Amino acid sequence: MTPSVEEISEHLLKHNIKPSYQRIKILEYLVTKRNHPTADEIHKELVKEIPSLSKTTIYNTLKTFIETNLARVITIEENETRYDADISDHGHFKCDECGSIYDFRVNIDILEPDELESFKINEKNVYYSGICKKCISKEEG
Amino acid sequence: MTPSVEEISEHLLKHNIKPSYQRIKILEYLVTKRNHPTADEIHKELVKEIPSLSKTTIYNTLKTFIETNLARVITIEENETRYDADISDHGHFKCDECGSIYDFRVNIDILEPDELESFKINEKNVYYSGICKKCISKEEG
DNA sequence: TTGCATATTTGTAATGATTACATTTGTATT
DNA sequence: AATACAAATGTAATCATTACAAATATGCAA
Repeated sequence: MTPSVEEISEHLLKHNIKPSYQRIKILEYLVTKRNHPTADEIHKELVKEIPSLSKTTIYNTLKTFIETNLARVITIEENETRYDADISDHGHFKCDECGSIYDFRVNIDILEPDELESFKINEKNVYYSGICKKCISKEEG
Repeated sequence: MTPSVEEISEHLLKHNIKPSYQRIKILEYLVTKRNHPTADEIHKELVKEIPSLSKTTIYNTLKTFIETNLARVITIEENETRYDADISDHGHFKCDECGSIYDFRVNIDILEPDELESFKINEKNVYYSGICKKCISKEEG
């Protein structure tokens, strides 16, 4: 669950990315936190450890990760691009109350829409929104 | 398929929105074009007919439409909020080649993720991306 | 090791979508 | 017509993202 720096480095190398200090830290953040952060949230956290860390580096690195399929973009909400190092098919739920984003397992392949028969599908995203369990019990309690 | 101004007005009134000239035009655009436009695209088109039309009005009106469930937001791509007057459950496919967005019918309800059992789900979105039929045949031809 | 070429990071400035807000215009009612 | 209220407009501010040039680090050849 919490991979070592060596494992993170190998993960990068497998995708033909040189494991620089910044890249390791950013991927480590994504993989261990699993919190679907924005670029700004990553920066705010990592700049504590790497004071020189620039926001441009965050954006550059994330772009590299997306291109090499190390991470994917979550655009569940307008005005905030979020990132996820979990590449497997899964859905995202955003709570309109507290803003939390939850992962949920879902078998997207059973959908098979007829109208896309001759289309080449590269990516599938399922986004739900509403009120999460925690916020519901808070309102009731 | 192409509703009259009267029908558009009624549609607005049913949702408790006063049918001003601008609102009628913006809703008419969404309903007849069905092209999932950005706020800017709507403005660019309608300003030809209404030279005084302000972008703020576009944003205000779209916000009103969203709040009253006359339209919904499509956030299939980062950096572009798009709008859709079709409220029914359906998926969206974005072609990475030509940028077109296609609607497709899909029975989202069969997914029923266990992990969201105690969650209140208000909205469900299914976004696919890849290469559309047209672009595939273009590449082959 | 030194020097050179290249890749990566950094900082600043620009861009572009969206929002805030104050002003103006339009509409309805008395 | 006078007033009150709603809607539309224009300008300025905000904020995420990108562009770009300069600085730094890395790898490799001599």
